[in-house]
Amino acid sequence: MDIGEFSAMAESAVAAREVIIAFVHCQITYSGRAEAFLGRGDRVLLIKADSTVIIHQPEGSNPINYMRPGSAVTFEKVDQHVMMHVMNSGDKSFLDVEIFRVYDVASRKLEDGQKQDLAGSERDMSDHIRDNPTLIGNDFHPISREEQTDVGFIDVFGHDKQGHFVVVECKRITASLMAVDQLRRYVERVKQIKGTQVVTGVLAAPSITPNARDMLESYGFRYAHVQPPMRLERWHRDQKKIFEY
Amino acid sequence: MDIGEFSAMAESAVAAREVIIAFVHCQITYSGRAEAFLGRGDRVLLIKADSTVIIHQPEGSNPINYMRPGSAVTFEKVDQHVMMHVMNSGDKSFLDVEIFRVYDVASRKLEDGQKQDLAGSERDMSDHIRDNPTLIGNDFHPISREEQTDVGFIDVFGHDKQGHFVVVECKRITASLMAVDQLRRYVERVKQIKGTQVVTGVLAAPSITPNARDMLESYGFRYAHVQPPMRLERWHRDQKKIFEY
DNA sequence: GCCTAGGTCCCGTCC
DNA sequence: GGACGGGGCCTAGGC
Repeated sequence: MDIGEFSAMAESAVAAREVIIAFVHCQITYSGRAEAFLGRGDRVLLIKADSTVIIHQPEGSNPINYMRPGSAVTFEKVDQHVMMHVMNSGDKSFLDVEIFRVYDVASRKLEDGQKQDLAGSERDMSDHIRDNPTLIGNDFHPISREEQTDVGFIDVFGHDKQGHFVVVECKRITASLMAVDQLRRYVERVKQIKGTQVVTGVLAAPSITPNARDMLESYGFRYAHVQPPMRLERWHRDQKKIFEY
Repeated sequence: MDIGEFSAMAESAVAAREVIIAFVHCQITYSGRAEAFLGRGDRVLLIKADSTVIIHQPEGSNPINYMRPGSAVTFEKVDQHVMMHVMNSGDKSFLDVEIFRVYDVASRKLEDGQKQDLAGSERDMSDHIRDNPTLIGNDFHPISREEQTDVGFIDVFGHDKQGHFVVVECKRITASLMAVDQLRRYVERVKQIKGTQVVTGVLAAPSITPNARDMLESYGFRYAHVQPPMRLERWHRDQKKIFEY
């Protein structure tokens, strides 16, 4: 596609809050929360309705460059190529994309009001524990969930038969040193607030790293093996056989 | 575009390791590390050369759905629409994208061997401190950087005039409670390893949250105001005036 | 392979 | 608006 034609088309598409996708040959400079330069290559350019700009290389999950929503996108024709300037006054950053060739491009007004329905988060796990307290222990009695303190929020807070407080930190995946740090921070704060030295710390997760387990036990805390509530039956039912061939 | 045509084209593009971009009207189901459903709407579909699949809604920085590199991508024609199946045997996840309409599509072999050159990371900051130790204190003497321990790695490790050990944790942005947790973990480990109770903890960052500062001081640690090494002069020189209008 | 932590993290939520 | 922590986090680096 002619580079001047692209410039005009992109400019009006941005103004109309259309989404733009393109294959381009370009070179990129970023300055803001860091500084970056990427030499010439073929990439995917995506400009969204809210002026989010995303650039992908041909491989990998993450964009190689991006600008956050609400940026100012302008195009400048220079010789035989187009310079796309993206500026964000909020975080004082800018992205310059020097576009040498446009292989393919499309722009369109996209309509999508849907929100994703997602299950299996850590919040679901703390719900699950509140509703099934024996997962933590036979005498665990939940009092609150997502309890706010000035040092962060406690996933599940409760007490045992003797009335001693219990702090539960949940991780939906393998618990690490950082999870133990969090648990320790909450337990210490509860001790201060409640004026007691007897507070139980429980780390609930499907697994835990060896170092985290050592550290956990050195603080006198306990690990509870808990699976996050997910419905993987469908995978096992529908897909397992496929991979067995 | 005709939906059957799309199916055939996409299938051969995937086989040829081409990159595909498209505007589609679709509905999405995901099952794997979580479970998710997204009703019908217009989205951007991106399939990369390594079979990474990324789907964007018209707004926001992050993809609403994705599958990691190395997935198996297949297309199935069902009535008047196409079902795209993406399966990843590594993490036992799958993504089903039911495509009802294809507004625009392009596929192409993209060539890009470039790697990004990036400055301003936390690693650059610890380099900067090692080379300018007075940023931490007048009598700070660095010994090592990115020192590995069994409880994580210490950004900058050194000693003072009296030979007491100093542990420095760097953050390129506002330091939070988690940064204090890390610092405390490293200081405690150094005390154990070196068999001393006199270890100084320093949190180096451009700013720190009030709660983090309280917690830091309660452990007897110190905050050092350090800017991450970035070259923002260009921003201030080139862009500042524009926003002043 | 696991473990650890950074990220131009982004994002929601609650104060 | 700041603070805090989750994320289907992803990715890099060390062991």
